[in-house]
Amino acid sequence: MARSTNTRFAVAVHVLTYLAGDTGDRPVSSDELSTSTNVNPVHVRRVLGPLREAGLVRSRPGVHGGWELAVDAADVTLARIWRLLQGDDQVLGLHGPNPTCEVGRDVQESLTALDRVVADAVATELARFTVHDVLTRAVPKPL
Amino acid sequence: MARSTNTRFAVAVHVLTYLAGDTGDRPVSSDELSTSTNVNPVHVRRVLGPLREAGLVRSRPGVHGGWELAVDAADVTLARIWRLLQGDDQVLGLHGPNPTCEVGRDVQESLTALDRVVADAVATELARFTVHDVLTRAVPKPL
DNA sequence: CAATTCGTAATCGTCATGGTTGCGGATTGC
DNA sequence: GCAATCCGCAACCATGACGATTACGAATTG
Repeated sequence: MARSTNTRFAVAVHVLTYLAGDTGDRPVSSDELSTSTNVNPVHVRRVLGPLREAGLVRSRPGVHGGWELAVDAADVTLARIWRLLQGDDQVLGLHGPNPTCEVGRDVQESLTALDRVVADAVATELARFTVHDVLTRAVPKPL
Repeated sequence: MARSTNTRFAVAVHVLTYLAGDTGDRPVSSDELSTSTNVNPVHVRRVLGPLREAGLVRSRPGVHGGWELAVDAADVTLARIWRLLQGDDQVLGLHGPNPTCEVGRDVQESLTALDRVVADAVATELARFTVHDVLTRAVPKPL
């Protein structure tokens, strides 16, 4: 997959965990979330957009507006977040095909199939954990 | 992992498969390989560099120079190619931490640990196939 | 009505990736 | 020896993804 220069998944997990751990009654503003995640408020909103469409979070404008979880944190697997943000992006990355090369076509097909296998494996791993697991640190520790 | 805008792995698999299927005695030039893969000859050499250092391929300058496999295609797993080219790049991607936020630190740790789990899963899948498998199309077909 | 906060578009800087060129060195064959 | 071929490598450029930033409008609260 190559270096991931994309922080959306990380920001999403962070924000959802933050919301899950928030005890207050009031929603949390993009500004507060952006401070916690160290990114831009606009970026936070852009990341949360798809999650709201999927019904994971709610947002309200206005004076005491902001964001709040719309579901139980234990019901949100990281795989779901991943799919919502990364969609069906390729994991492995392909190169421009050369139609005149038979070997090329075959390799392309194989790599495409392989990408699916690998993407499934990633999703499987991410499905083992939920936002609640992250909040309670029930996630594999580094070596 | 985010969109993979990196074609090195694909190019490497393509080239190695090409070399594995090449019946001639002579090495294959970067130029021929670049035509087959539809990328630049310089890029081909850049991709093959690490593979040569790992002993997977040989290269020779001069009139009938070029590239050839240095090992049996059945001994080269795709996971090995992946590791050589992607190294220890992160799969998931992280965001800039905010040291003053405790939730942030914990999430970072969890994501780092998670990245390792996911990367291992990717490697495991890729280890199931070799260059020879790709050559003989013994790789999962698309739906 | 003023303050707050989201929604969204537009613009910009940065960085990874790969393309392109150029030159030097190694090898082959005449 | 000399020309042709081909790798090695550095330098520079074009493209595109990603976020930061700014700006403005709409919704909500008090």
